[in-house]
Amino acid sequence: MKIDYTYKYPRPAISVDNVMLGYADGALKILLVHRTNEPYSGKWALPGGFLHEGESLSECSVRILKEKTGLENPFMEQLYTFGAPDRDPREHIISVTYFVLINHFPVVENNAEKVDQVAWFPWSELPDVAFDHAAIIRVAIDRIRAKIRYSPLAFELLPEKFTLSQLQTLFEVILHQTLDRRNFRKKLLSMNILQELNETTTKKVGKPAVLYAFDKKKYDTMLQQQIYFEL
Amino acid sequence: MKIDYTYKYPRPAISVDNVMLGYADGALKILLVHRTNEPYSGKWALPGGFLHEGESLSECSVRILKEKTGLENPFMEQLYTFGAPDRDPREHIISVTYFVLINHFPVVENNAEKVDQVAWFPWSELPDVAFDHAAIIRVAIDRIRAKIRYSPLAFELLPEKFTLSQLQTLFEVILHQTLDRRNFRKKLLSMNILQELNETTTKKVGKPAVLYAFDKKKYDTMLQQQIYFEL
DNA sequence: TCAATTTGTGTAATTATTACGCAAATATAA
DNA sequence: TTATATTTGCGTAATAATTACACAAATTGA
Repeated sequence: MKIDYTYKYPRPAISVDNVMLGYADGALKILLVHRTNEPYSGKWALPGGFLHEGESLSECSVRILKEKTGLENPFMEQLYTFGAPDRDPREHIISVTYFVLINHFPVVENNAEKVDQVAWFPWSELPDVAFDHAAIIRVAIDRIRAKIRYSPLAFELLPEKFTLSQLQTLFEVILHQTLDRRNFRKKLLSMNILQELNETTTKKVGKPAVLYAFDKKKYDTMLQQQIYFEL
Repeated sequence: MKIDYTYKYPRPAISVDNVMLGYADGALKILLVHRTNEPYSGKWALPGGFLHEGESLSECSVRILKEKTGLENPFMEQLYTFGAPDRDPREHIISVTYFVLINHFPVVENNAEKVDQVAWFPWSELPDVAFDHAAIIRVAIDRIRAKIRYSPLAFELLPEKFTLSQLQTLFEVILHQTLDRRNFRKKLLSMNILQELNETTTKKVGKPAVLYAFDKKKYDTMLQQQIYFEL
């Protein structure tokens, strides 16, 4: 049995699309889903879907992430809402978008429910994407590039334990500029938001590096004192 | 003749709500509309309305502003999208919100089409407002307070010609802190984004002040050189 | 044990920010 | 017309933040 829903005025559909960003192999990557349905069948697109009844926007985003990638408890923020009437060839669909930062990668592979093929693409080598998703991705990158300077987003992209060099490289990749190592370390350590662990990395080559963790408690204390993160 | 619109799945309605901010008499003010229909009849609310067919979100915002206040060519930016299923007692209505900054005030009075009563309220003395509009207003104020520090929003709130004291007072009101006059002037003038006019104010009392105008051309040049406004 | 690689550290020079007080121009009241 | 109240416009010294820059120590692999 099929029920239809009837309204006095036309209503656009509402979808939620997610820009999932991960950092691996020294590059920022974006997760895309391979479309097998029209429109844009065969193209890659952001993981998204339609809003369900009784669902809030953020609930919808979380559900979609779970369905498409198995990811739970992601760090996410609402990005922007796109509503040009012609952005979807089928009909007017308004897309509320979120960006999602993740720090561990295999999420994608081990999800039983997933049907569509998904893959990570380096942000500098994105394929041709469906709909206005290229514009959405650009807005996401701009937002993250700006925001990583004044809010602790970077730690969401790294594993829990990281070296200062890894942190610096991440900033360099996102900001697209090189930073002085000594000044970077001085600044980050003086902020007093990192917890020094007494562990070091074991690597193939070079002096082992001390591992650090982001200390959210210290960070919140800092915020209360109206001192803000700023690179 | 009445046509109905039918869909396979339920669709929330989509509205656009605007937080209009103006600066007058040394205070930031917000424009509210007095509701005469249910729900929340008798309460004040943000000027908003439903999205029309074929309309983009920003077009909708512009249309509503025109209808409710007569204002044209406003400075506006998308703020956030609110979508909790219970935010409207009637049904699920998603609200895409914009903030609008205006620098000349009588807009409100001389609009023939307007039906509802509208009024400006100082942001510190807002009445009890309908729906989740108090939350929306809070988000708008937080956003403006943050953004005025690193983008030239302030000039949208002042008349075209203004004195440095007026500009300073505006910052003081929004940031809720006092600023040193000499340092403020030094900083703003050193940015080289103001055009000094050879006019002065004529006031009741005190030394006349030189008028300045925001120089958008200089500002854009600055942006291109990757130098950013920052208070 | 030598070479290659990566980490970890200090200081001096430069630039930006802060703190602070007084004279000049005007309107108003005496 | 003179005195008073008010507001503008301006400079400097002290402090804090940012920048530029090089070498020794710890490790791996040859």
